[in-house]
Amino acid sequence: MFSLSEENYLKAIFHLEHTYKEGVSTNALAEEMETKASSVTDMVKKLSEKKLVIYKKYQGVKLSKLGRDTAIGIIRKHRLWEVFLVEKLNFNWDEVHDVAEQLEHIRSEKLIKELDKFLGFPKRDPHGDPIPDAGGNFSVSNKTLLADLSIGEAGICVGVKDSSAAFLQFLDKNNISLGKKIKVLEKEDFDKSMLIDNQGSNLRISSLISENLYIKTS
Amino acid sequence: MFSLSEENYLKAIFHLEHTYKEGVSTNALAEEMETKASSVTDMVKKLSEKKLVIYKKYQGVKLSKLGRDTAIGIIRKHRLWEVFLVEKLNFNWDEVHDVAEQLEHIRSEKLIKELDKFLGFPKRDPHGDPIPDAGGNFSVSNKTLLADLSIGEAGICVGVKDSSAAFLQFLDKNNISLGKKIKVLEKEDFDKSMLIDNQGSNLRISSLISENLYIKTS
DNA sequence: AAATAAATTTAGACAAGACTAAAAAATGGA
DNA sequence: TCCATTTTTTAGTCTTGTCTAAATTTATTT
Repeated sequence: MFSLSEENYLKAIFHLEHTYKEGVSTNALAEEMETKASSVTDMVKKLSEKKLVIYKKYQGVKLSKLGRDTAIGIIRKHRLWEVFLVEKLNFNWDEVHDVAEQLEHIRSEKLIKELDKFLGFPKRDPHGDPIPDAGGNFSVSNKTLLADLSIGEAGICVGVKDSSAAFLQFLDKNNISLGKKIKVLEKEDFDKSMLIDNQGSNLRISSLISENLYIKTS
Repeated sequence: MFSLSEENYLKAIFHLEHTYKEGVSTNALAEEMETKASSVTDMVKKLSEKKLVIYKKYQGVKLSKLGRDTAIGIIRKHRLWEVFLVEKLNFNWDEVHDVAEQLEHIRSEKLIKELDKFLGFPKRDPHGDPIPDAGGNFSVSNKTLLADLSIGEAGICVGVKDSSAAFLQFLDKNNISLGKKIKVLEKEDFDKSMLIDNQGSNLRISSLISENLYIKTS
């Protein structure tokens, strides 16, 4: 249907639309894709001709219905494969990204339908991100950043914003993982660090950590 | 490491080397790759520069050690994925080829090592073809074509030579599958057809069938 | 409202991998 | 052996996706 490159651009635009709601800028997309702005312009023109994006010169780019549906399909595949790698093939959550990045482009309706069934129709990937269902619907959940909790508040760790291997390994090292309960003991105004209770042990974490960890408080 | 195209050429050369032991001709490779002879010449030059094949103009092409090892690695991945699709994802043996053709190019040592383990280190794919182990060794087995059996001989069906969907579906329709016992009842010299006993029921098959079904007689 | 700076697009080039048409080498029959 | 046919290679072109450098548009500053 669409080329590997086109699919990767659609996915990148989808992710950037959360930040750039008025339209994703060429430079932002270039940075995300690790390429040059001129290359982005070329590709965006092509995506526009294929009705995958809405594009007007100098105005940034937005996904069309078709583009969004395609992007969601790729994200669905990516996240299902991540579950497979962790649940079935003993991958750690910091090892799955690059492989899933390849697997997400495999074209087969039946494959993804059966994989979903094989995995028991999972709702979230190993990083806590929601997996769109076959119709493209995400399960939404009320999650907040750990950084936004007040002193004394507690909640369950449900996801990560940054899913880089470095961050995930840091979490592993400090025994923080999805499903665990965290309570805010102190907050330091000066550097935004906080002291938390994680499974009974106290841990001081920087704002870089608290701003990348999602908590469900309800 | 190598491009998708390069990997596909290596695989094609590997398969053709069984027939063209003195060197795979440009035209044979073009037909296998469904491309033009001139494109083959271009690619073969590139593979030669990368030390993947031995090539002398007008002399055909052979795999080098590196080329053969690479090809075997791809075949290993292809066949392991086929087992996965059939054993875990409810694919029929006539549905796996195109998907495995895509999956075989996924790059990840860990993925294939863990997949192999997950599947219980299978020795054969769903068509009866041997799966090379991590060291690239095939398990060899003494199999003969059904066409070469004499009247009265019997054996176990262990593989197919032609693994096209059409042939596999024909076998399904006639209740022939790997592991089943077949006995030759009659052979017709004129058209090389034969009458066989398959699981108690008699079946007349053309030479096109008997020459594409492998039997173990030992 | 200029003038400068930043962002974006255009123009032209390149590599990979394919194609067509034409040239060159190998093969096989008389 | 020589000619005709087949096979293979070469030459030149095309598409995709990228790049650099230059031009253009938008944004910012004074």
